[in-house]
Amino acid sequence: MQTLSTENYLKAIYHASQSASGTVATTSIANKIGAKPSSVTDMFKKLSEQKFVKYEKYQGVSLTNEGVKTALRIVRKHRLWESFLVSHLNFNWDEVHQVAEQLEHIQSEKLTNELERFLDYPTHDPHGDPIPNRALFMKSYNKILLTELPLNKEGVCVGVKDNSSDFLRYLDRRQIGIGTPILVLHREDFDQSLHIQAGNSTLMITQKTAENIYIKP
Amino acid sequence: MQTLSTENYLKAIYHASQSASGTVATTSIANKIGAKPSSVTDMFKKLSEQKFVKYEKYQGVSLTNEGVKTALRIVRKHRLWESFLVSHLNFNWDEVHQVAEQLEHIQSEKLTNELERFLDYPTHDPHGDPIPNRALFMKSYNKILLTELPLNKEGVCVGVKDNSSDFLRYLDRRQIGIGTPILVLHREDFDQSLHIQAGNSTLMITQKTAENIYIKP
DNA sequence: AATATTTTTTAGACTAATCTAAATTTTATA
DNA sequence: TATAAAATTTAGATTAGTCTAAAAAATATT
Repeated sequence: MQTLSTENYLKAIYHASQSASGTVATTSIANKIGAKPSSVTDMFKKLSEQKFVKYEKYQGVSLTNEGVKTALRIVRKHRLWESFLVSHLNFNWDEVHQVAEQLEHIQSEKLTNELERFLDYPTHDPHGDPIPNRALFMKSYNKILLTELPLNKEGVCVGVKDNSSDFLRYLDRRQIGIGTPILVLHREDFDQSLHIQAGNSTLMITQKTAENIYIKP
Repeated sequence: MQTLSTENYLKAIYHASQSASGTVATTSIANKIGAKPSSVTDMFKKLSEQKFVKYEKYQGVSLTNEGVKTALRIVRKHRLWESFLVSHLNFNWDEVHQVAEQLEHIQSEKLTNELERFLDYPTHDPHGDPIPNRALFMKSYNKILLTELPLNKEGVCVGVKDNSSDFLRYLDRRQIGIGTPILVLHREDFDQSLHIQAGNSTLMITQKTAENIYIKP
């Protein structure tokens, strides 16, 4: 049985090891969790004793199989709850994260599985992230960043990299969401800004924005 | 802002002060919470500093207005979640308590209010207990114990006093639930057991059972 | 390669919530 | 009403998770 704190660490380590290469550094977790590196070291030792991570002094941690499974169980709950909040409780995609951070710790297999059934086995959450199924398996379609979409090639927005409210509300204002068809009309060499067609409107977006939008070509 | 522990204490004090007379004793809370009386004393002091209870050494506690409000907010969430679990997630009325004990601590006014709307503003939970509305107001219809129902007078089961799984499953087996019409056919003087008509079937129940069933005459 | 910088760990302390054991107060009983 | 029993509180200890400050190791720079 895990505590709230260990669950948060395992989730943070899981996400960090997705983007980076296997092992995860103390400071990177400290930043994510909002704790001091010394606290993180303490927790690494604890998680290591519990066989959730492999830890070597000064070498960072990597999740064991058990650690990955535990993290995925939390990710599964988080994304199912986010889906529920948006589909049935009138939450917007930029409002769900904070509440899902709490709901993901509720312990009840029946609850999770029934919620999944009630939502009709969704495969992706409101931000386009894949939802692990009961066997903790998920497949994310191969997606690219909008920066990589060739000129005049049709694509569809399937997710975002940055999940912050600020970014999501910015996309709302530009009428870009999951499922929006996107076409790159022009790429400005000077600053890498893009002229795109998003749905019915044409607009200009910065490189930074394009780097945070996932596209299925 | 309260911690999980203080919320549990406030809820326990609220429930205890409903049945008893205003002030609540240390031991009674210790039993409910599953803690030692010394721990309860510590918490009483803390809650008193935070103005949630009035506490006098050796004299027990009573909730302040703020304490009642906080407790009712938790009761509201608990009962809304129980309703959701039964109406949409295939939980039985004897399975909901443990999960609702966790869900009741989720902090999000929007979540609570949207859940209430989604459920279409239920007034009672699956055990017949009244759900406080947004203004924390609830009205429980005047109900009596089955032991007090006169012979041959129609009544309807509107709730239970004992919420334990054992009792609720026992009622399931006897096909007694919220809404079941009940008629007392005979009261045995010897042991106060009852012959009743419940729905379409007649059956015998003990005094102890009858003492835990609420009836609207 | 030697030194400076950054990262990580250790050591020791703090807080919230709990416990046990002993002391005190209240309540019940003879 | 004096004494016994029960309830409550105090004192001191424990655990999980955190912190700061200092020490140690790894990495980067000259």
